[in-house]
Amino acid sequence: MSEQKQQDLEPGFIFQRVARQRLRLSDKRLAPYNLTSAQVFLLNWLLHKDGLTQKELAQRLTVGTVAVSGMIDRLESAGLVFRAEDPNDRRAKKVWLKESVRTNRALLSGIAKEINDVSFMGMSDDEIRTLLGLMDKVRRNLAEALDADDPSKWVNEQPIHWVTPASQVARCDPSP
Amino acid sequence: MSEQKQQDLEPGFIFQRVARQRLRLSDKRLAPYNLTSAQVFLLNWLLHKDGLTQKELAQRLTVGTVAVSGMIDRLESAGLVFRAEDPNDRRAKKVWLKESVRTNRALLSGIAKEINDVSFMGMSDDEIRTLLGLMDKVRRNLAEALDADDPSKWVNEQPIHWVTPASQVARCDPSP
DNA sequence: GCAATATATTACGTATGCGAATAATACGTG
DNA sequence: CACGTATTATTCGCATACGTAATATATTGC
Repeated sequence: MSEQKQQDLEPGFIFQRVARQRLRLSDKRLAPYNLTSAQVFLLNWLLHKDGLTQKELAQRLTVGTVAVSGMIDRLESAGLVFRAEDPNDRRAKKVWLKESVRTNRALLSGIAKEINDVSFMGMSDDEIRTLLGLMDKVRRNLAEALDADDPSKWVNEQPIHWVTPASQVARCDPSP
Repeated sequence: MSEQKQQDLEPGFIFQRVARQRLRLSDKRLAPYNLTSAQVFLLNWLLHKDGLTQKELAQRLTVGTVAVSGMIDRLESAGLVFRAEDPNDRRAKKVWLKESVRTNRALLSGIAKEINDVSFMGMSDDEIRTLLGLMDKVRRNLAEALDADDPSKWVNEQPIHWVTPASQVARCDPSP
């Protein structure tokens, strides 16, 4: 009887709301720097591995090449990245970070940390670990399901580890 | 040492990816019915409580009234809802479901169930309960943080319980 | 060399969301 | 009761994100 309460949780509602409110917070914090969350996601991948082609970026972001093209346009105008021809494939263009992004990396990671701190407030390290583990299982389930639906394979790789959740200290910096 | 792995999970990445891929799956399933996920979220609230004003819908969806106006426009053109003046407040308009939505409720809830089944594949009921409980904690944390930032209060209420996660049977239907 | 493929881009459309301004109505306070 | 303020919805303009289709260019397989 008292167990019923837990079942009132509606997965779709909760997942969407969490993601949305995190985006809201991010966008609010990023606005002074004229950045959007979507742009930071992309920069994030480049910090992980610079010089990806737009196609590779599209796979990692799980969006189409057209969307990436537009995003790169905006980031390039903002002076945050630049395109350069791929020497091995003259169809492709590789996208590189400009130095300013790397310089301000701590700023981005600080915002990410703030949002994680807010998200996980009042939760133990164990709970956070459990939550992220289960969420990652869900992520992999969905990736698999969409793989089956959609032949254009996503990249099943994880981006840079911006922020160590809560007080877990190990700063595992992939140092791109 | 072997514990390190768990820490590679990047919260922002996982939360966004899960929400996004669920939307992707939903939109794919809803496309034949000319519906989008965002529209179903709105219909969902109306199934929970019909005749909300647009302002009330905006609070529940945590979007602005302008966005709701547009969504209602589209839903009204599609013949799924209609506006009626609020007898108590002639500024306001209440939004009501047309019968067709209620008739096809099972269809919507079936799609939701499918997506939840995919999401939670291979997970025990306990794990699902734990996950949703922790995610709801995160949701409440974020709601609180955004409340502080933003004076336009969101509604801290949950929508209809579309689908019982996994094999948890108790069908707690709010019966709107 | 030529057909099929792959990469990026352009043009165009849709959905969503925001801010500012406007119109109509309600409310509260003197 | 009247007048200023607040609220509800709408319209307009703008930006982002994402998609399809068509195109240009380059690569690869045969």
